[in-house]
Amino acid sequence: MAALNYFEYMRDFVVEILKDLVASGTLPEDQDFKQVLVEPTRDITHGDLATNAAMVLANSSGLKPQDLAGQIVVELLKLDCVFSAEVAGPGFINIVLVDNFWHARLAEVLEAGIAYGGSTLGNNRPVNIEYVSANPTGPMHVGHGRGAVIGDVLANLFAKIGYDVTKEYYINDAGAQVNMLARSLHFRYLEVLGADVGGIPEGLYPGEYLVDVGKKLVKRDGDRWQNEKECSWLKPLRLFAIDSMMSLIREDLLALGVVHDVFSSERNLVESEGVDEIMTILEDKKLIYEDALPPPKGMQLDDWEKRPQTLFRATLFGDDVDRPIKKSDDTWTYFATDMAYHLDKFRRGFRIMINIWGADHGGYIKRMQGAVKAMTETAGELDVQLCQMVNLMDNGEPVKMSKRAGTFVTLREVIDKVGKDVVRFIMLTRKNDAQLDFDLTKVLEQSRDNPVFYVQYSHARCSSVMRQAAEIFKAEEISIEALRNSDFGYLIDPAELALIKIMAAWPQTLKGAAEAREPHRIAYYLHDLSAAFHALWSKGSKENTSLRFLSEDNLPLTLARLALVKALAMVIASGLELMGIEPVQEMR
RNA sequence: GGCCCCGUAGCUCAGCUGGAUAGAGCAUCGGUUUUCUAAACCGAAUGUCGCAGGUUCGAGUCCUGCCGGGGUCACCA
Repeated sequence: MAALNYFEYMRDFVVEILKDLVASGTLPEDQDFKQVLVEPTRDITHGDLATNAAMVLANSSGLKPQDLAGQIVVELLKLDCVFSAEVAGPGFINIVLVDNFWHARLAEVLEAGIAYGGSTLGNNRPVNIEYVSANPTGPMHVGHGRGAVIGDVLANLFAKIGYDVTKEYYINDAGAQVNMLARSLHFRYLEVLGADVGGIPEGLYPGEYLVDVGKKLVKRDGDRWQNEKECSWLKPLRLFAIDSMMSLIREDLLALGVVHDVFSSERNLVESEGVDEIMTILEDKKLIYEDALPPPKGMQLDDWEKRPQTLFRATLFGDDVDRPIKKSDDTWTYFATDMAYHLDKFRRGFRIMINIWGADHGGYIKRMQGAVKAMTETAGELDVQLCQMVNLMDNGEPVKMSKRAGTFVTLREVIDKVGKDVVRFIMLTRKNDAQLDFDLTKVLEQSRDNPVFYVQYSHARCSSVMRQAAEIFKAEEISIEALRNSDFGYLIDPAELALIKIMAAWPQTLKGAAEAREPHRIAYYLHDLSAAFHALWSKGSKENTSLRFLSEDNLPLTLARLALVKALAMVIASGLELMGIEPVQEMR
């Protein structure tokens, strides 16, 4: 059973009331209630919920917003779940719900456990989320890690609200760069065999990581490529290098807890003539022509040459210029193969496609969306989420990185240093289109300003209470089943209810985060939830010892509070699971 | 020069698709521990939401134009 989204629940009541007002002639016919919202109040002193219904509809009814609001309030007060409702400000209606209502939400949490907040909103519709897709030419850097986490958590989000999610990685294993990789490997290979190659030439990949690959190649093939011409070794070395890089990347992703469902190969597409087919389709639609592009306006390009190219009419779909799909050597551009790739996704049944790209690819969004529109007759929707740079810091100082100087810090090194869970959490502490500072020292600090610690600490405190409870009660007395049947009527302190209210907002938090494609909201939600719990904890520990979770002289009360603590642990665990993070039982 | 992103407290950032008196953390000042983890909590102080217009009952949020920072701009992927 899906948990109650109480905003929608209350909105239904409000709309019912409005319909009655239409029926009674207070409101004119043909009302559009789309703009009527039931939202959380920004200020808790205003109540639990607020609706703008009166303000939205006052104009058409000829009533003053406050007067219309007054009539709605009368009806709202008849509802069992409404404790109070009053007109405020320009015509808002502030609503406070009865404690009972919140207690019922607590029961829902305990019933659903870690699955709480999940739903079937997605109706099992297929969603394809493509992320990471790092070029197989070397190890991943920290920026790739950010895209990996954002994509992964977004995938979890969509799965949680009932979509059929496919997590996909596109391997750029065609084109010039993988030939460069093969040549770079050949140098390393010769080195391993004892030749003095005098360093890796400019333009090739100088990274040390290819030395190991060279060794493995010697182990497999001996010296058979040593004196061969490039045309004979290029293809086998390219394959060997790509395979090696991809297994390296997959190992690193696994270390980050990221596992893709599908790996698609660009080379496969090209070789299976999927790209040629695109040409046919687009030519039929008269979207392909030959011409030379004008140079970009206002830019100094001394070496600009007029060059006739095969172009796609991207401007018809909102792009700024038409885009080339063939290079002068007659091979496909990246754009052309990417079009074929997205048509392939569409044909596999995906109407919703989400790509996570680095911000440096921002200029490709319009043309790719245009291409998808053109190929799918607008039936396919491509959404691209850009993620900004990660600035690696150490104790407040930027970490200087240079590939050439060998001071390049890889994603794997960061994971090994601070742990996968910390990396995953920190990557979600900013919205994805803002730059992110990742401080290797600060993320391990145990203090309030480290959100990873702060959230984990609240979960650990829950565990601590349950451990203490096990000293007082028999196991079956504090089973989840038993806690569910405890008397929630004991939970009446504002701090306790505040905690339940935040828990009850989990379902709509999930929905909102998925729809806005903003996984960072999960991290912020967990932080807020933890803050409410730490506050309650401290309130009980000194201000008012009667608020302590465990009081041996009132066991029914204690059971109700244990139910609250247990439920909280479940919601935190639910959120952390979504983020791919293991909740801790104690801090050390 | 074109396009995209960003500009919110001294610093780092939220702001839930247009709601009420714009919020957290850090830093500053003051307080809380015989008792479930003080690795925490409570309180005080902090604003021209880059600037100027516009849209409307209502704008940090939407539209236009500027200013500042970053990214990107044909035969790389």
